[in-house]
Amino acid sequence: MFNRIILIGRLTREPELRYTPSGTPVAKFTLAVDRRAGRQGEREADFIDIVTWQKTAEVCANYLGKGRLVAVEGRLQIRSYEDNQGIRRKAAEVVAETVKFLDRAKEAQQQGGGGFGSEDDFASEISFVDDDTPF
Amino acid sequence: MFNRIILIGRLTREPELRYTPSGTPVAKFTLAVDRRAGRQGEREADFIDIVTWQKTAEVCANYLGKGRLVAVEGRLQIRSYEDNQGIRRKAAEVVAETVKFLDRAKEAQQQGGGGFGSEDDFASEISFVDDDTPF
Amino acid sequence: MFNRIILIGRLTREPELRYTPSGTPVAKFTLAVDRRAGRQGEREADFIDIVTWQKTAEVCANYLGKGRLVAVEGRLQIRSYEDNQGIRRKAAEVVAETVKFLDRAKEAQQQGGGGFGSEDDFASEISFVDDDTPF
Amino acid sequence: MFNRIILIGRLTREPELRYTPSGTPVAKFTLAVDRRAGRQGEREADFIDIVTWQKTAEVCANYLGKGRLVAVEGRLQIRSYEDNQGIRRKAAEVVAETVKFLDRAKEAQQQGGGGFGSEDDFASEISFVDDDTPF
DNA sequence: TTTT
DNA sequence: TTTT
Repeated sequence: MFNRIILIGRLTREPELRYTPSGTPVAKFTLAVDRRAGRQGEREADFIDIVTWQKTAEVCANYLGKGRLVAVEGRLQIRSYEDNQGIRRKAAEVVAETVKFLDRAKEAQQQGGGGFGSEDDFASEISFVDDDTPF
Repeated sequence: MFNRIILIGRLTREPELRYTPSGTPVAKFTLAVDRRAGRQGEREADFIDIVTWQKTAEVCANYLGKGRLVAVEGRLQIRSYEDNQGIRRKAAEVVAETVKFLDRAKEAQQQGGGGFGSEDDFASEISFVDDDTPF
Repeated sequence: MFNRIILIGRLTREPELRYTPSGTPVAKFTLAVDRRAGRQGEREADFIDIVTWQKTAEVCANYLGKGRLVAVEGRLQIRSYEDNQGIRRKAAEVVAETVKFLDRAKEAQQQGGGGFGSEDDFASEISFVDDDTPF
Repeated sequence: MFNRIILIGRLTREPELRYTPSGTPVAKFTLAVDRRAGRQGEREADFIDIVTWQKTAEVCANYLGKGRLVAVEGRLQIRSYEDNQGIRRKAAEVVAETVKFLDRAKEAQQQGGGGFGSEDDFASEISFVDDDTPF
């Protein structure tokens, strides 16, 4: 009836972009969300799977990479499925409605180097990726 | 770094109360959280596992039952473990910090009948179960 | 950049419905949100103004009344204005995107008596008021 | 009964630190929270007052300054009071339970220059300021 | 100004 | 009154 989750964390790797048979873009990535740990090094994290659709999926795939800091707002979805060994499994994933970029892409984090001349410009706006931005 | 989830849903069954070896109470239950479905009957839900500790665990175990409507606030925790067939699994559960009762216990929902003369009084207060209430 | 508020509380009075010059419906009401108070009677509350637009506005105006329990999700908006004495004031209000009914209308709370034969049916569904419901 | 707000925004100025007569630290600051605006420059913001207590107050006062990006979690509180002209006013403020630093202090933003050799170390941890950190 |  |  009500299902709202808000996360801040860092991507563990580049988003993976696919398309449904009907052409809808879907992006998946994992967020490392540090637990508020004590200070003596036992820094733990929850690794939370994120799914996002449509334009937001494309923006994430184009502009996010490993290590980037984002805020995600969405809902927690539990899916039940059978893996390819026929084992019944449950998948938990956050369906993101908004993904907000909280840091700039550093050189080292860019996905392969050239070609993203406008990335910094976008990232510096720190606006919601599902705004009516020109992607 | 930041991990906050808020759910409103109904318990699918009575909470299960256990104690850790050191005596800490832990309660587990599952929440059916309806997705905002269309109207032609395809009412779906996410079934989300909730864990709660200490006094909140005891209050939930004592006063909640199948069908009760609650609001839960907490954080999403992902645990990796091996089941008793030796299969690697991931468990997603919400560690509840607050559980708020949103309806009264109906007669039919009371957990076995006698003994809870004060339940309705409590439930009608609709206060946070981890308030300094007299349990 | 990110602004999300979630409230559960009771309406202090019936919503007030107006229309902008261009015909857009706007409803306003106030929510009494109890603070998690101690138990010796000093029950305090925050009285928080809610604004909602479009179809949600009309549904709230038609189906909510004084005392009803709702969950509201939206964003906090701060407006600066001059009152009719020319005094500069700041208004804080929550722009609600979703309003969820958490209890049923009791007879005494119905807004004027007859005519709402379907209210209980709706309220009992506890669905989001901005679903594609037939209002 | 339930009152939770989550904000991400930038400080409009340095926090102001005071102490109650009994010695409790209180810090106040204002957050500029951009609305998700269109792109043609009409970038608007809500200016939201934040209050925080105890150790969090001291950490904010010591380590935050104008322009810093933070995430705040707390509850919305509405207070009614009379100003020094005897005019009845309402104040809306967010009582922050956690304040999370989302960027590093830049040289230009440090509050007066020397003395905070450890600031970057702290800020880079991006941990909750009310963790059991040694302040 | 206020709800249960 | 305001931040980037």
